[in-house]
Amino acid sequence: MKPEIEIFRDYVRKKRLRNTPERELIIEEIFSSQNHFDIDELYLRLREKNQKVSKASIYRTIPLLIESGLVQEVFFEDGHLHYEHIHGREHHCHLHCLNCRKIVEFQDRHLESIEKRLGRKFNFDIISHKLEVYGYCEECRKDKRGR
Amino acid sequence: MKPEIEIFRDYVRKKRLRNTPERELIIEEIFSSQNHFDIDELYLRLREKNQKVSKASIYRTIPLLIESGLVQEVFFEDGHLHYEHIHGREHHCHLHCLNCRKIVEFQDRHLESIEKRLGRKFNFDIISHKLEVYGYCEECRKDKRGR
DNA sequence: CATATGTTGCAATTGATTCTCAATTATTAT
DNA sequence: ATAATAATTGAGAATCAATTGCAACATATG
Repeated sequence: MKPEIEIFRDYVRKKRLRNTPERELIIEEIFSSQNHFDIDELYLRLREKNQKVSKASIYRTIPLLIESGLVQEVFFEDGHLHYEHIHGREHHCHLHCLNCRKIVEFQDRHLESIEKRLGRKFNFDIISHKLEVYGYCEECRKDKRGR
Repeated sequence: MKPEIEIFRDYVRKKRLRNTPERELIIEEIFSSQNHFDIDELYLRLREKNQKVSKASIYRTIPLLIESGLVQEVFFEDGHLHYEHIHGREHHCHLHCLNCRKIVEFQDRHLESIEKRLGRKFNFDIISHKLEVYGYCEECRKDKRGR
């Protein structure tokens, strides 16, 4: 599979934008972890490695990564957006523990047929979906009983 | 079915909070329409009717309405949260047109079984889910072909 | 290598949401 | 009823995420 940096380089070329060291650092950092991230977190991770990229550049790069299909917005929580990289990963959804805020990823092939059915029913050309499920995880269920 | 105002009154009593004319105006306004709303919109709707409620009060009332099960957050879009009232309405999800931003509500009973399966698989006590589907509606598909 | 144009960091700005505080109002106990 | 207690209000200030203006700088192209 083509590495994400290559995909980004192709994207900027096609759009007549420019690639820069800052953008490469951002991409590298995002793909160096499997976790969701938010802007602040990403900024701090870069700072800790003494790679100085301004927050403004991060904010400006994210839309390009989304446009090029490398990253997506996942949810809005704690007053800001959270993202994840999606290059070469299966589409998945998130199961959130409402108590400890743990997030478990899952896939469910039935969502495809829901999409198909919806598309037919409402005459939509379906592009994507986001399913977020909320509940209490095993540990927190135990805690709750004690209350 | 018990009217929403009653539910809210019970809620504040139980929580040893207080009901106020402002809160009743907010609830009345929210339930006077079937549409999604955001804070600013709600504020303007109230102002137009010469019912003066400050934005601060709206911001302070929303969490109470969510806690009492009358309202829920639906999605974050255009830089702010959008809500809808849910008292006495079937649970539903949203299908968004990415072009004209039209929103169609739909229900799909298969989501229940997805929830059940997830609960079993990950040992979660599932409380709720949000499914947002994105695509292009009939009209916008036509437009797109022309581009 | 020169030009045109995109990008950077910083600081200022915008917009949503929360908070502070004095005045007001709803509940509870007298 | 009335007073005492505590929650709520509106206005504006404060906060926080996200965007933007700008001057200096960097990249791609001819």
